[in-house]
Amino acid sequence: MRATLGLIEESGLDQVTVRDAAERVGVSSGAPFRHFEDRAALMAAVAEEVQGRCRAEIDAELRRIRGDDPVERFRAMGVAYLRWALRNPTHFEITVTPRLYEFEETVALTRIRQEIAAQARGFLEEAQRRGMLRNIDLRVAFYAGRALVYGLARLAIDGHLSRWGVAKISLEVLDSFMAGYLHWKPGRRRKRQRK
Amino acid sequence: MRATLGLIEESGLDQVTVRDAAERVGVSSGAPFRHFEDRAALMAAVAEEVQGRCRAEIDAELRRIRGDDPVERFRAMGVAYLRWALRNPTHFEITVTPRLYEFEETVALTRIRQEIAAQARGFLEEAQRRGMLRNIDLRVAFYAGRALVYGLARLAIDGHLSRWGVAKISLEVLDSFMAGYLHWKPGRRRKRQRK
DNA sequence: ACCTGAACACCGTTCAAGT
DNA sequence: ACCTGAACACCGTTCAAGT
Repeated sequence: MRATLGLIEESGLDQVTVRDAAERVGVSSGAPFRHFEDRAALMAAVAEEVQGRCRAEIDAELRRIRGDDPVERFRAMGVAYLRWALRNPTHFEITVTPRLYEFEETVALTRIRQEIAAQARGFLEEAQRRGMLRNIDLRVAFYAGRALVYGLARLAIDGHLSRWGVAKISLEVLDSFMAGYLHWKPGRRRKRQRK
Repeated sequence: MRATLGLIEESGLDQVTVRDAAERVGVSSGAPFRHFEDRAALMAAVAEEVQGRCRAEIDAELRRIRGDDPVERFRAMGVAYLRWALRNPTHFEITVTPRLYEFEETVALTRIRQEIAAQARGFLEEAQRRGMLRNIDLRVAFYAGRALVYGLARLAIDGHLSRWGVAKISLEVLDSFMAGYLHWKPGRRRKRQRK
């Protein structure tokens, strides 16, 4: 798995070969199939590992937030997810690309992903309960946010944007969405002076 | 090309094989390479054809609009693009997936795509000139709309949504974005208020 | 318990030879 | 001008045989 992940990072998802991974570990071409049913299973295992890291980065970002503004937390999840995806394009790709393995068969991976989605949605629901959102269909709003972040990551990773400044403008777009669509105003608490 | 496109529609992008396509045309496995430099070139050619159809659907949708509301036109482009992508997932996929061929080398394809983007952006600019938009950074707003539509299509096509009702809710999200983010009101055709 | 290494089916791709 | 069909390199995958 480590070898596979290394190869993916170095050469991209499309170039990686079970044989190469085996060779990197110094083992024969058939050996991996004693540990993984097939190539898809290997990919799924790597994807799960990597999705776990994504989860960890989101958690880290959430931990940095003081106060209890659920919309701020919602935003933080988007920021962390987006940053993670842009910094680790191949990692993002392996977790979301269906051709590599069957989503339905990777229970753990799917669970992590659903937890992340549920958590983000939970923040939005809490915000609504507290009357912090404009009058809005929550299902639609959540979907919009999700599509926006996913689209930003995908546009960059699919190579539809000039490589420079993508991260910066992506975060700008996210904040523009937070302000313009959700009507969220950042509290003064999170302003930290920096020099 | 026709055979390739047929196979893609039937079995998906990942299953299609130059050999299969050749067989379908009743020709030997090496024959296609007399017409296309390699598999990538064949894919690029199919992608170009398909991107042209997308363009045509957008044009058709634009033609149905009366009046001259540029924001309505902007929306129509999004609607047409989204509908096209959701109805022809494999077509969408082949036009946007970088692993299949080099974007840089498919000049015609890239041009169509850029024209579409430029046209959409043009509508937004016109709207801004006419004072139909709230105070907004156009670059960011356009990027947001693009990411949203792309994200909606991608989420569905990558299989991250339950298959049912995807089209409906996607269009809801788009309209929610038009109203909630751009502050666009569908309004009557011959409205002209401007204060 | 784990690996080897030959084998198989399948691909993309090439190319001398055919029509 | 276009195609054939054998060949090559490369894959994923299997499996009898080894340690």
